[in-house]
Amino acid sequence: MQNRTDTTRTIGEHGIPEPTLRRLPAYCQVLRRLAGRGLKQVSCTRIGRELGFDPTQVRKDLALAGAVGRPKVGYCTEELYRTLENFLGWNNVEEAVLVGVGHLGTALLGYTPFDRYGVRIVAAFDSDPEKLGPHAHGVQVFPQTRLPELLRRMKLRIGILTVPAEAAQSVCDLMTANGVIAIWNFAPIALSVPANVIVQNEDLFATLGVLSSKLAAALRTGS
Amino acid sequence: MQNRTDTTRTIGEHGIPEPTLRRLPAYCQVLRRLAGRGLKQVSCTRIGRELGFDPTQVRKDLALAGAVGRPKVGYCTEELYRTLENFLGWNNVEEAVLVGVGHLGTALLGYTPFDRYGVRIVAAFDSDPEKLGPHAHGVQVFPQTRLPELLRRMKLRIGILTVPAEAAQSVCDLMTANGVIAIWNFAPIALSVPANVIVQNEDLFATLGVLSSKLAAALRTGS
DNA sequence: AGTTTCTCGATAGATTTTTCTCGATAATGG
DNA sequence: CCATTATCGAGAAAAATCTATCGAGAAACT
Repeated sequence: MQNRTDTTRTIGEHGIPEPTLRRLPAYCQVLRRLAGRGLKQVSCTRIGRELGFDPTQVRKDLALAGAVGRPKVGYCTEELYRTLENFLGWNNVEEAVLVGVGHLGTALLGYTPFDRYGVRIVAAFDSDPEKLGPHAHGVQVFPQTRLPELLRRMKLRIGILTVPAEAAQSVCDLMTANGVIAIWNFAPIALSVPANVIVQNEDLFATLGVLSSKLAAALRTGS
Repeated sequence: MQNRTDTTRTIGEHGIPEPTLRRLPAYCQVLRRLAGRGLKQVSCTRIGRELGFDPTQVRKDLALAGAVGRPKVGYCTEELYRTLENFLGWNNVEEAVLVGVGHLGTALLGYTPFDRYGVRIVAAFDSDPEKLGPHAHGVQVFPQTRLPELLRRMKLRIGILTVPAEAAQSVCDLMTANGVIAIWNFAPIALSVPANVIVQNEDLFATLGVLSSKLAAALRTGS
C-alpha cells in the first residue's frame, strides 16, 4: 500500500501489518537496554512503559513476531530479544551497497553501527569523480559505471539508494538487473521494480515535518 | 498516540491526522522537483503517481494543509508549494540545538541541507570532552554543562536529542527547563515533558526493520 | 455551441489499526 | 492452602485511516 510497483503481487508479504514491523526495531533496542541492566524477565507492560505504547499493542506485536510469554511472568528478556532479532534477520549481517554519496549518503556512510541492525555497507558509488576514493569510514567510493560489475562479483542483495529523485529509477534498474532484491530508497519517488524485489521507502523528514508543523501551529495559536 | 507524556492534553494538536503530516514533506520535495522542470500546474493524480500514493489521499492531505485547487486544472505548483512550506513552518528557519555527538549526532551535523527543512543546527553539546571543539561543518561542540546557559542566551526553541536512551530524560529536562518547546527525539524511549512541549520521536531503523524482516521472510520462503 | 475529458471536493463505504474486555494461568503473600 | 495480583492470549469493540463513488466545474476539442 505504500509502494506502488508495476506488479500485481508484492514479494515479502508475510501478513504482518506494517505498523507492527516498524515498531519491532524499537522493541529490540529497549530489550537490549533492559537486558544490559540485568533484567531477566520482562512484561509487555514494562516495554510499553519504556516506549509509551499500549501494553496490548506490544503484546500483539510480539505475538506476531512469534514470541510466546507466560502469564504473570512475561517473557524471558534474552529469548525475546533473540526471537525479534531472528525475525528481523538481524542476527546475520547482510552486506549492502550504497549509491549516491551526497549529503545523505555521506551521513549514512558515517553511521558505522549499522551492523547492529543487520546491514554492513561494503561499497559505495557515485557518478561525481570528485567523490571517488576511500571514504572516511573505510568504505571505498567507486565510479558509478562499475556498479553492475561489482554488484555481481560481490553478490550483494541489499541496495541503499541515496541519489536525487531524478536518478533514482535508473540506478534502481541497475541494481535489480544485477542481483539486488531489497532496496532501501531515500528518494521521494515511487520506484518500479520486478515482482521479486522488495522496496522500502524512507523519508527522513517525515517526522521533522510533523514536529515543525505542530510547532508552527502552536506558535500561531499561542505566544 | 505516539508519545506518552505525563500530561492529559497535548500541545500542537491541530486536528490533522499524523499520517497526513508525515506525508507533507514528501509532497514538498515532489513539488520542488516538478516546479524545477517548469510545471506550472499540478494535479493530485500527478503527485500521487510520482510517490505511489492514491490520488484521493493526496487530495485530502493537501486540503487539510489548506490548499485549494481548481477542477480540471489542479493546483498552481508554486502556490501549492508555498502553502505547504508555510504550513510546515519551513519558510522561516528555526535555529536548533543538538545534544549527543555520537554516531547519529555526527551524521546529522554533517547533513547540512537541514535549513531547507526549517531547521538550522547552531550549536551542539556532548558530555565527552574528547568530542568538544569545532565540528567539521562549522558547528561548535560545547561541553554539556553549558547547555542551560547557551540555550537561554540563544533563545533556542528546537532541541534534537541524539543521546543514549539512558541519558535522554535528563537532557530532555534540561532542555525544557531552558526554553525548548519542540524536541526531535532519536532515543528509543518515551519522554516525559511539560504540557506545552512538543515531542516527536524518530526511529531511523523502523523502515530498515520492515525491509529486513521482509527480506528475511522472502529468503526463508523462496530461494 | 456542444461534447468530452479531466479534476476537485465531499460523502460514504471498506479496511486497517488500535484499544478494550475477559478468562485462564502462574507466581506471591498471608 | 487459599486469596490476591500480575500477566498472557484471544476475541470484540472502537477508532482511525484509506479507498471508492458521485456530482459539479472548467478547460479542450469537435
